[in-house]
Amino acid sequence: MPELPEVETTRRGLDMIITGKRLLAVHVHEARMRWPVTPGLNLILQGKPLLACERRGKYLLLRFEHGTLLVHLGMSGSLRHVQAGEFLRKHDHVEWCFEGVTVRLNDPRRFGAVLWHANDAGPVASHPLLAGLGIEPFDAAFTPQMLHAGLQARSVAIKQALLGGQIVVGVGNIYASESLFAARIHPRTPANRVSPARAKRLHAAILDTLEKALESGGSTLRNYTGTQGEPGAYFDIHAAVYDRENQPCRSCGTPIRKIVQGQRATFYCPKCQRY
DNA sequence: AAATGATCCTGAGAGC
DNA sequence: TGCTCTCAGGATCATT
Repeated sequence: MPELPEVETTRRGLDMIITGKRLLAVHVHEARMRWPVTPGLNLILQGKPLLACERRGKYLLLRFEHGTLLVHLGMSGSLRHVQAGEFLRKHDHVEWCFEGVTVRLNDPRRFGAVLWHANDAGPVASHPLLAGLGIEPFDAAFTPQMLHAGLQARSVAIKQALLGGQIVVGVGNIYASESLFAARIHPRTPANRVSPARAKRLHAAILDTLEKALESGGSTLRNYTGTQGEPGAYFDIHAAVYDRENQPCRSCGTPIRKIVQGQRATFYCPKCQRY
């Protein structure tokens, strides 16, 4: 499931190969995604150069002179570049043909999205899907103090507060568990009962977890420039707790526990992580 | 207003 | 071998 590091890696790969290039055609093979893919994309975008490839949360923002294309990978989506004339694979839903480079969105579960936002509709930051997002974790304005303040305003479990994305974006289900383990905070701790000192630890843990994942994305990044092009939706994550139920904690050996919070699996070490 | 639950979808894996 | 069943998850939306 693409989390922020995967999306950022994808963004960098795309940026290298298509930014500045002219879009020759867009082919929508399957419009039924999280929302219907914006109709008439080809007419909207044909012949336009891609000005920039940005990211907000897990949304990729492809900037054109007259608007922005929002692309979300959902939980099973991936973008890969293909050789001209390569056969369509199953679940290749949208295809962008740039000068010399073709990029395809493959998304088996179709939880992803491809939506056009014209400049006429206002700044893309005020798009309904982006307006409510929390701060970017790598933004210098994301401080321990800010994290603590955001947590103070909520009574839900810390795990769910992180996952919600209203405080800070990009901490998905895997990294929420991993960050809380690194910060030694029990996932069920009410958010508003996390002390400033622990919020500081959590802040550092979030950055550290995301940065490490981003580093390991290097191998995936290379695939965007190479000829093979096999991005793989998943990083090879050396998880401390995620998906390790009953396996020994890497720190103390205690069996890792799995619980469910808000219909989502959470993994933690009952000894290392405290309320 | 915040918190909770339902929902979209397909592939993987379990169980028979 | 092959069928059926359950589960997974990001994020929005409806409901409490």
